[in-house]
Amino acid sequence: MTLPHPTTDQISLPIVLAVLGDPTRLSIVRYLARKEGVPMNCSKFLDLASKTNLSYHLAKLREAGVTRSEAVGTSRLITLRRDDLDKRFPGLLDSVIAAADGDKDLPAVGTAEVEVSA
Amino acid sequence: MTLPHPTTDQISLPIVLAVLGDPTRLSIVRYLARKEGVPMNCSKFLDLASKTNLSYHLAKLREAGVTRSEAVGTSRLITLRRDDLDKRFPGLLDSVIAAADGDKDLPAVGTAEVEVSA
DNA sequence: CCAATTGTTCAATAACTTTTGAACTAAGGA
DNA sequence: TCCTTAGTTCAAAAGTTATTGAACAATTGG
Repeated sequence: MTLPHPTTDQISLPIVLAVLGDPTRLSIVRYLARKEGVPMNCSKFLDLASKTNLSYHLAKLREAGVTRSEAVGTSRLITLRRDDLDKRFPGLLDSVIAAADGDKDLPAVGTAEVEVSA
Repeated sequence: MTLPHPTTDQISLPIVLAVLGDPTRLSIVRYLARKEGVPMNCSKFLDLASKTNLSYHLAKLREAGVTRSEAVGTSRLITLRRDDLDKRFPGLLDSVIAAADGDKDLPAVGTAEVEVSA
């Protein structure tokens, strides 16, 4: 955790909702939820937006307290702050993700289930 | 139902989240939820914003499918579209309202529990 | 009919958000 | 050391949303 993150009780409902109310960011969150536990780096999301623009959206998610970004070498490992969100807003994340999974208008990311390990 | 409303399946998740991501509108929704079943007219919310601005926010809520506005005489009766929202996004509204109720930074409306009946 | 009440519309402005490209930093490998 | 990879920062431009006041429409009560 190198970059500034809000503490759990600093996470604000309207800000979280506004941040999730953007299709690009909602897609990122949905993908992080599907791959929970596996930290993602930004390049996973390059099909959603340009590198610069992703940097912007990922900063918004981090500043809202939705994700955690850890600097590791030249990468950022991004994870969902599920525990914190569940503590602060019980049930919210689950219902948002469930709703997002059923929304075919959201841009998909990582739908090709190819995992080249080692 | 006089004014244009989206049908249940036209309700979009990012739009609902974005619309709820505004403190004024979130307060309106929270209040409607507390008084569920009792249709409200716009004047109930005049402590949140100016008449003109309320008209704008209430239109946003209606267009997103969050509320229903029915013209009755010179008033608009506003209700939460709970059934439709629950059908479309199960659990979402409940968790948002529960979270909003626990948020002391949201502008309060109708906290004085005075009910002068008849 | 007249006036009051309720809310809308319109145009302007202010305030934010998103997107972009170019320039940059920092780490890691050859 | 030099090059590549991964991502940031900055300033500008584009787009969107929120707020305002003045003018309007429709209903209702006197």
